[in-house]
Amino acid sequence: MDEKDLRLLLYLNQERNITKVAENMFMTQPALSYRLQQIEQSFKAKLFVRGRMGIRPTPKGAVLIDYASEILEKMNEAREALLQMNVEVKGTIKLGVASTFGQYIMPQLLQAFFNEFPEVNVHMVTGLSTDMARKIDNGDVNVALIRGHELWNDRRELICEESLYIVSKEPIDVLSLHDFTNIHYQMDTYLKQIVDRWWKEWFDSTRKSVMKVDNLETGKEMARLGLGYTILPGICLVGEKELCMQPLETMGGEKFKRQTFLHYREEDLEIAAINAFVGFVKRYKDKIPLR
Amino acid sequence: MDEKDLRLLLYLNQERNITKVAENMFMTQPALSYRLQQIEQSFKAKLFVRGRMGIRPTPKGAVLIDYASEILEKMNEAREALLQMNVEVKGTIKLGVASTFGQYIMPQLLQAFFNEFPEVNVHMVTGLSTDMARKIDNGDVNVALIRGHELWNDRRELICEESLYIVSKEPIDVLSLHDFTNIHYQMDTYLKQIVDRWWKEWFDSTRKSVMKVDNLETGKEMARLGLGYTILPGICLVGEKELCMQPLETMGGEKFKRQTFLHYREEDLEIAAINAFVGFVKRYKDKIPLR
DNA sequence: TAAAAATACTCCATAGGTATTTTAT
DNA sequence: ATAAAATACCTATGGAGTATTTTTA
Repeated sequence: MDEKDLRLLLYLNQERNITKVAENMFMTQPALSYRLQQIEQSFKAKLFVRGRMGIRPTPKGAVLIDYASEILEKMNEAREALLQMNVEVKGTIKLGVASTFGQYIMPQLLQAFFNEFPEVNVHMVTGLSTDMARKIDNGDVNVALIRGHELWNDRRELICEESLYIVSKEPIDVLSLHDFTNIHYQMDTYLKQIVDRWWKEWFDSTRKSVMKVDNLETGKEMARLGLGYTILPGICLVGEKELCMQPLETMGGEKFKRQTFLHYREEDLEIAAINAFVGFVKRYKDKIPLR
Repeated sequence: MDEKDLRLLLYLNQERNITKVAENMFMTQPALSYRLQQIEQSFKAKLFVRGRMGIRPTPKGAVLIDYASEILEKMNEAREALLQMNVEVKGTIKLGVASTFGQYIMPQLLQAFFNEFPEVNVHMVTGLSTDMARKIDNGDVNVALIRGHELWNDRRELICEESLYIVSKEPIDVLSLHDFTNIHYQMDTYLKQIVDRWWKEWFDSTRKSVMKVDNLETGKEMARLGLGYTILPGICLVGEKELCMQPLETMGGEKFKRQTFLHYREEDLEIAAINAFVGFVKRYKDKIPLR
C-alpha cells in the first residue's frame, strides 16, 4: 500500500469504473485491475463488487476508503509542512501567555518550535490573561495564549479545552464537600468565574475557604497530603496518578470547561516568524497533553 | 513512500543508527542507506544528519517522523476496523436518543452504520434525555445517546460537544438583547439549564419570553423571518448560511458548550451487535458535522 | 450482446543483496 | 583507528504494458 494505491481507492470510489480511473491515472485497465486485486489480497478482503456497469465498494471497501482519504490528507499536510520549512524563518516574536499555560504547556511547545525554527527568537512574558490581553491590544506582544477575550481587532482561535477537577487525597462525594476543607489559591478571573458558577449550581451557601495558599502547586501538594480538597484545571494534572480527581459538572452531568485561545493580528501573519509560530501552534494543538 | 518506509523512519529516529535498524528490519545496511536516500530525494529534503556515531533527525526529519507515526496509526486502525468486520454481526439493538440528536445526526449515522453492518436491526426511540436515561436504567434500551446523566451503573463516553448560538436575521449586540423579541421553544432540561446560566451571567432581570413556539425548527424559521432572536444548539445549524449566529459566551469570552454522551452497560459489549454499534459510534464521532 | 473486468504473457524499473570504499571523530 | 555510512554493481520481485478471454446484467 503506497500513496498511489490510496489515491486509486479514492478514485475508484468516485468513478466506480476501473477503465475510466485507469485512464485518469495514466495506466491501463488490466494494470489497475491487477493492482486492485493485489490490494484486496493484502487486506484479505473484497473491497469492490464488480458488475456489468462498473464497480461499487463493499462495506469493508467503504470503511477502507474513509481511512484512505484521512491518510492521504495527513500525507499532504506533511508535504505542506516540509515545504513551509524551506523558507528560512528568522526574527523575533513577543509572546504573552497565561501563567498556568506558560508553566505547564509552553516548555515542550517551545522546545518543539525551536527544533523546527531554530532561527526564531522568542520573548515570552507570562501573567494574568487580562494583563496579557492588554499587552496584545497595546502591541506589546504579537501573539497571546490566554483565556477569554476583551475588545479585539484580532483573530482568535481555540487551542485547547480542559475540564476542571475537584482534587483530593481520598474520594469525596460532591454533596459532602461542605464537610471538607477548601484549599483556596489565587485564581485568575476566568477560572474563578467558572468555579463560582459551578458552586452556585450545587450549593446555596458560599464556600468556606478555610485554607489559603499563594499558588496552585502548593494547593495541589496540600491536597496530596490529605489536608482538604482544591479545584484545579486539568492542564496541571497530566500524568497525575495518586490523587482523586473528579470533573466539575452540573447536576445534569454537563462538564465545565475552560478554553485557551490563541490571539494575533491578521496583518502580522505577513511577518514570517509570526506566521510560522501561529501555524505551528495550530498544528501542535492536538498534541497538547491534557487529562 | 509505502508503509515500510514510514516504519523505517520511526525506527531510524528511535535507534539513530542505520546498521542497527537494518538488522531489526531484516535488511542490509546498504539497502537501508540507499532507501533513506531515496526517501530524502522524494521529499527534496535532508531528513537525517549522518555522523560518526550514527544519525539524528534534522528539524524537517523530526516533523516528517511525527506525521509518519500518525499515518501509521491510522493505517493500523484501518486494518483493525476491517478485521473487526470479519465476524458477521447480526442481532437487534435498542437505542434511546435525545430528540435533536435523533433528528439531526442519527439519519446519516445510521446510514453509515447499516452500510457496515447490514445484518443488525436497530430499534430507535427518541425523546427527552431524562426519559431515555430512565429507559437505559430499566433496560428498555441497550444504548443511549443523550445529554447529562443520572445515577448509573453504566459506561459513559463523550461523543460530541456543541456551542449554543444566539440566532437572528440581523446582527444583535448581546447587551441589547433586551430590545428584541425572544423566540422561545420547549427546551430540554439540560439546554435550559445552560441557557439560564448564561442569561444570569449577563443580565439581572429575567428574559421576557414574548413569543412561544412549540418546536425548535419553528423557532429557527421565525428568526429567519426577522421576528426576533432564539437560542439554538450548533447541531441544528450545520450548513446554515443566511442567519446571524453568535455563540453563547461568558463575559470573559468562555464558550458555553453542551455535551452529548453515549451510555451503555459494560457487560452488554459481549453482545456482538452492541459492541459493533458502540465501536462504530466511537469511530464516527469525529466525523459528526458540527458548527 | 456489449461493456467492463479478468487472465496470460512479457518486460523492465527498482528494492534489496554482496563486496568494497569513503567519511567523521 | 575504526565504527558507521556511502558507493558500485548485480539479482530478482512484482508492477505495468499488450493481446485476449471471461463475466454479467
